Amino acid sequence: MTDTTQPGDTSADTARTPRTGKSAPTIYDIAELAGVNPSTVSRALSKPGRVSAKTAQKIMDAAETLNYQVNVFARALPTGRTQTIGLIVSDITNPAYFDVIRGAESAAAARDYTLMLAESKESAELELTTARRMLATVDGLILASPRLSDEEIGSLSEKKPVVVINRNVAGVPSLIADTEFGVTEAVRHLADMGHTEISYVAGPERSWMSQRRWETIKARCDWHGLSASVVASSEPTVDGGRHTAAAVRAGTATAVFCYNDLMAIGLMRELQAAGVEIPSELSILGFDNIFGSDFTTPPLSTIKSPLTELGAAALEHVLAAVDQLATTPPLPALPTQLVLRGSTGRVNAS
Amino acid sequence: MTDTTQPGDTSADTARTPRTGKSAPTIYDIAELAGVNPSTVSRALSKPGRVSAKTAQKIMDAAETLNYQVNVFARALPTGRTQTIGLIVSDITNPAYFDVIRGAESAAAARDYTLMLAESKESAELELTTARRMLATVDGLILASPRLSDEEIGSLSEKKPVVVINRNVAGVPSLIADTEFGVTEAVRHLADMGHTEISYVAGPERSWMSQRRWETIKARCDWHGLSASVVASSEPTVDGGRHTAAAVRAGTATAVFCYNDLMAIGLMRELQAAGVEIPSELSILGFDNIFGSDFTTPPLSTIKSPLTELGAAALEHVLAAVDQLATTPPLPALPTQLVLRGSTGRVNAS
DNA sequence: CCCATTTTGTCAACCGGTTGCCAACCATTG
DNA sequence: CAATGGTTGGCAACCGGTTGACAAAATGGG
Repeated sequence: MTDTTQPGDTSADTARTPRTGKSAPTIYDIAELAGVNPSTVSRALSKPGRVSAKTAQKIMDAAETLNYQVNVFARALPTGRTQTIGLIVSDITNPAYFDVIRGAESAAAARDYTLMLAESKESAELELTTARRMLATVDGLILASPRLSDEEIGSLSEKKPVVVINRNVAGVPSLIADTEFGVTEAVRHLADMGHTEISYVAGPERSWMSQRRWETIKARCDWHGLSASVVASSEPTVDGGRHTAAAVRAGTATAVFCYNDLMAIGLMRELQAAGVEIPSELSILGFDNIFGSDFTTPPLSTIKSPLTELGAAALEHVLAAVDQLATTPPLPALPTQLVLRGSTGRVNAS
Repeated sequence: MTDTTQPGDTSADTARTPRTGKSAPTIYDIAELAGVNPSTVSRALSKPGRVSAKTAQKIMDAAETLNYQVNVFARALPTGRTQTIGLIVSDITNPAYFDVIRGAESAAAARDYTLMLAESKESAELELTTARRMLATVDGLILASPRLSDEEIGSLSEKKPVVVINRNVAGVPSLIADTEFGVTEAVRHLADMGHTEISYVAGPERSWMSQRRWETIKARCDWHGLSASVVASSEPTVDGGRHTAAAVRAGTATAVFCYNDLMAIGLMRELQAAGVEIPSELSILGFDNIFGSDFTTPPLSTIKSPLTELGAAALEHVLAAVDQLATTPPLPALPTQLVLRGSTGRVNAS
């Protein structure tokens, strides 16, 4: 029922057609039908203006009637171009990447490119392998929050255009959400609410962005005269956030920034399970404003990143590099923004 | 402060070589180094046993020193094989697909295949275009909860192996989580809790699974002597769930199944915002047990699907078909399971 | 030691496009 | 009417693998 091939069929030898009986039409079929040379067909299809309007029309019609579709492999062989851009994220299940993916995907679709998605599962080695493998088949690569070293990223970018999101790598185009803006608002808000001791639950050691967020928080706290400390974590997930609960309770901070919303949610739930009242006993802030960050009780206050724009801008940038345009599109300003919900509040008198 | 790339960097112009100076090594280079014919290299690399052990070794060594990597396009051109499997989901941002993707991805990686991911954004047309485009470059295709018609799916599966997840299509291998199991438990639970009127907030019209879930619910309700009704919806998302709140309140049911967790969450939050107490006034159940379904207050009761297993099994199936194995792996039993949390409870006396 | 048989390697023809180079062609213009 | 210059189309050589057919080499038996 599932299988329709007859193993002992006599036709097995004769009908040794590797593909389906009728193979896909080629430019040679079109050429024959239109009465021109295959190379003319090739030009008509890929070099606008190189053939006369009426020959082009004849060819288009022929292609239409034959229902022609280019063979991407045949095209890629001499040119090396595949009309595909790769995107590597560190964790597909992290909702923060949703919008990055969506943004890049729509930008790609608009330019008739295909996006190829892969994840590194937070592993530098896997990320490198994946990136290398992808580089062989894509025209350009976008790395979102990579865990690789600067040198590794640099060496990747020597082969094909590479753009990095949420990290600054010298010599490689980098797109970064402006942490400053949202953090400034957030720290001011906390100061207004009477908080004097703040802490930051850090992300992965190798995360450039985690470092950056901490530096910005520290700088703003200093400015307001608040004390700021760091709490280390295992992994940037809900569980990772849970595991930091003990360390956070051990500290004296009354407000906590978490590297991302996932960790903030995990931390909040673990603390609540232990009887801690949020926000009256402790204020919690995340980063990113992911899907689900408003599902919690109280809903999470967070610093929102312009993720869709980042994804789209990254794609535009890679394409510009692929097309060797001298004029790379300007890097848009991508400010973060404070989203105040229920997990932050006035510091408790007690 | 937003932008850290140096626009006028000197390295930008100089390194503008289209490909790299030294192009990638080919089997011809290996052949030369090993002192054999290119075709021997080709066979050594892809046809184990066709060349003598010691020639093979020489070739392997040469390949190693040259750091050789096959050119997938050159290989794909004559063979049509790409070592890639496509997976199309209806919505990347639906956490229900996380585990499907993960499952398929690991299964693919284990067999040295690459997974190519795409989404149809709940659109049948887009799904068809995407599927057609993908079919040209992958060895097989997995469709997760497709919106296409049976005929369209059938015609796709004529060209390359196709496996469908969460839908039953005649003539095409289909993998379905066994709704029966979880629904049976859930309805019994509701009956025990004193509910007598149940309703089902349906998913997309074209969703086979939505239909199936409703039929199962209806059957179990009949069996227990409960009344069951359907509420239509716009889209299977959080917002879609919100929009059904009015219709749900207008009805007399005391317990509501939603097509998926996303809708259940949306419905619950909208009702809560309107002052309805969950679960004392209304019990709500979702399907899938997605990421975040336990973030809500109360946490969502839901019927969990074995999504990782579905993804992995689907991939194994496609590969078996690709390799033309007579023995397709057996379809594993994939039962759903009731996950009781806080959104269901005893029916209110009032 | 020679011939039959199996193993191993080589040749050459593909797969389906792209592209540099050149010749034929066209419409102008002197 | 011929010379001119710009288009347009054709030829053929790639891109880097795979594979059927065949020859050479190795093996074994008599």
